[in-house]
Amino acid sequence: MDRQRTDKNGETSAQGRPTLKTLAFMTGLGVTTVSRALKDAPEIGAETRRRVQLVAKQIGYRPNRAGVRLRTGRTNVISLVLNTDREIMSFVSDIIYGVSEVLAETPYHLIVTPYSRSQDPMEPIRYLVETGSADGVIISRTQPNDPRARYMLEHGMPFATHGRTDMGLVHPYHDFDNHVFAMEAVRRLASMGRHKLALLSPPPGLTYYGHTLNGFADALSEVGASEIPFNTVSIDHTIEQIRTRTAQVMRRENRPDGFVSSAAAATLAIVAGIEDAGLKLGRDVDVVSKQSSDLLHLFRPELLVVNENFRLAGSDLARSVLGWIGGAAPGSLQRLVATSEVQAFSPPVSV
Amino acid sequence: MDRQRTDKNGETSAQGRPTLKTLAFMTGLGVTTVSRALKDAPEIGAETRRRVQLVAKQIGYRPNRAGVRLRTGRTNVISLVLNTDREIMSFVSDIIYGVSEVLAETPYHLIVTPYSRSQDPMEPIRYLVETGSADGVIISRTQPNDPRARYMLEHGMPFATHGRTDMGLVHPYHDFDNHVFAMEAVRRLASMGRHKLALLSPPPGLTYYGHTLNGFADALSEVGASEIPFNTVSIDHTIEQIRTRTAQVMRRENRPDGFVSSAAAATLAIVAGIEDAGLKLGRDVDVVSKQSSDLLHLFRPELLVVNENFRLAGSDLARSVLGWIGGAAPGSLQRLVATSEVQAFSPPVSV
DNA sequence: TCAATAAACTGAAACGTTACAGATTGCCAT
DNA sequence: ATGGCAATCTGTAACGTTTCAGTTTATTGA
Repeated sequence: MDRQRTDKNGETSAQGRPTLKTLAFMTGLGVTTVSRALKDAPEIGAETRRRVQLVAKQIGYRPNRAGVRLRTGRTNVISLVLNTDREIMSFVSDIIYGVSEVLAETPYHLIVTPYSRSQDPMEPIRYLVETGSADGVIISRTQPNDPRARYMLEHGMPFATHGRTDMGLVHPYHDFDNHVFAMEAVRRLASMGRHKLALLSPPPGLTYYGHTLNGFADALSEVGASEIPFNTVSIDHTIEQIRTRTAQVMRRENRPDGFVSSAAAATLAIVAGIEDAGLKLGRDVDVVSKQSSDLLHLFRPELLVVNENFRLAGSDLARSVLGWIGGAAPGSLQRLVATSEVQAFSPPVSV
Repeated sequence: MDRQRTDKNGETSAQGRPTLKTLAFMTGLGVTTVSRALKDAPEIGAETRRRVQLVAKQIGYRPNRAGVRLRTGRTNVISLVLNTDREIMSFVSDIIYGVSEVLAETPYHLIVTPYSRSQDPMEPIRYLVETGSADGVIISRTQPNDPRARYMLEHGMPFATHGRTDMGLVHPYHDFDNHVFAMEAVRRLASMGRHKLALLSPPPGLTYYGHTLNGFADALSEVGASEIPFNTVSIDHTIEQIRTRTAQVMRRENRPDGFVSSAAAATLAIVAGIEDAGLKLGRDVDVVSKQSSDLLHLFRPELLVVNENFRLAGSDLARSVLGWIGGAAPGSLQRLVATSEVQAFSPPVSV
């Protein structure tokens, strides 16, 4: 009846970190039983389960990730794929914070997989899928016909996109409603008597470029305003490029009296360009801009802003990927967030 | 003489991804030989080595990370530990980009380990060390007497700090010379006739708080200027807090005529506060600020700036950790980067 | 009483890798 | 010839986990 217990790890448990073997030795059970007791497997006695879990908690048992991963193929890793030279900064940290926030309460780790201008955007995706380095992936800079999404769908890799695709395939996404943003922006400008409007758009190629353009065009015709072409630059251009281009346009006789800008950093450049041309914000021209943190009103109180919350995007994307991994229907993990109202600066109460 | 070759994986190699067994089957060698041939082990024939490596390249063999990790304990992971609610945004993305840049050419992955206001900063460190989830760690918000550095040193976990410690322990770091920054800033202001200076400092507790304060004080006495106390706020305070505090101070009769600011976002708040008080930048007061991207001159051309390169910090920190892991002496992996000159706005050539 | 069944537990194998401790061969000096 | 010795190669075990296929014990039904 007495069992031989000479498990190497059981005896030497003091030095290394505890494993299932350690727990098995301490409880007098087999490692199989311990393993099953820790997850709430059906065929384990209620008392045994409690006992094992108690001991595990006491000695601070943590499953070895490599062991689990090797055996099951599950990595407990979510990868955030980032373009290292194009992504605008404030985006990234907020998204990471949002993702982290969600993953913190799970066994998942977040790994950042970069790719640079020089590389094919597919490369990191292929790497992740081929090596099975992650259980789920989050991508941004989503395109209407996105080869990355198609590839992951084909290969059964759960993922979520920041921004929608448009290829008839269903997958989780989080998107800001840029159609509504552009419409609201134009309406606001029109209500202020601005009727010759220019749009600083997202980079062509990304899905929300189209959304923004359509919203802009729809609202233009709704309010009877006209567009001043400004499509030789996008928010992916440098500050200097946007600035000089803005100054050029503002020196024409048929210059815009209103701008819609899809990014805060770009808005700084637009304003600088306006002022380079000797014009004044709020008098000669108004600007509506998206921003992700509340800084533009400090820059120029005349600016009109719409807030986009990237931290929310991050946590939403993380939850979606986890949901898909957990078996939820990808179609149920899609979210289009409404834009907030266009906000004008309201001075602090006690000035 | 003929060998039995019924390796399961050898035969079924078509479906899964290739392993050492697959390679062994294809080359007719043993898995040990293949393993050693892939790293450049000494006792493998030159031709065999070449043959194995050729086949491996051809079929796209990639070592299974879980296998390596389980066997060797090496994770091939570097962890960047981040405070999720305090870190100022642009920092984070730049550092991540810098780190990624370096790790991209190595087998290392970058994992982001967050901790939030509510948590003990030691918690993520303990987690990483106890679970052996990373081969190296990068931390920021470094303190003169930093328990995290001490703990990792005690437990043999290679790491690098963004900012120095001051407890007589030697470890890799990357730091910006904030002493020199503060001195140069004060000198510049003095040279413009500003002699009543206020400092918006880093948060007390962090090492570079001391560096900045000392540099500020040293230069004050050097140029014979005096300090207007401004230490009820730091760059960790909110924009609104800094703004209102600045406005208060600027309404006093003995108000500062110059500011030194340790962060760009905070500088926006200072300028707003100055203007709230009805004063004008460049006329009534000048401000020297650090910035990590070239935006402040757009905000107000009168601002004086010093650039700090966080991308460089990131790549430097990554290289240091890898160096330590690779056996280099930690003392040889320390870098204090000189501040660039204080820069005034120079208008674009063709305006 | 005995088989059948359920409940609770268990050992062994496998995931892919590396390290240990041999094997096998050819070649040289004796 | 033969012992010795490099130079190459090899099988086995182990890392920690989960799964498969049992095994043991107690309980039930007749």
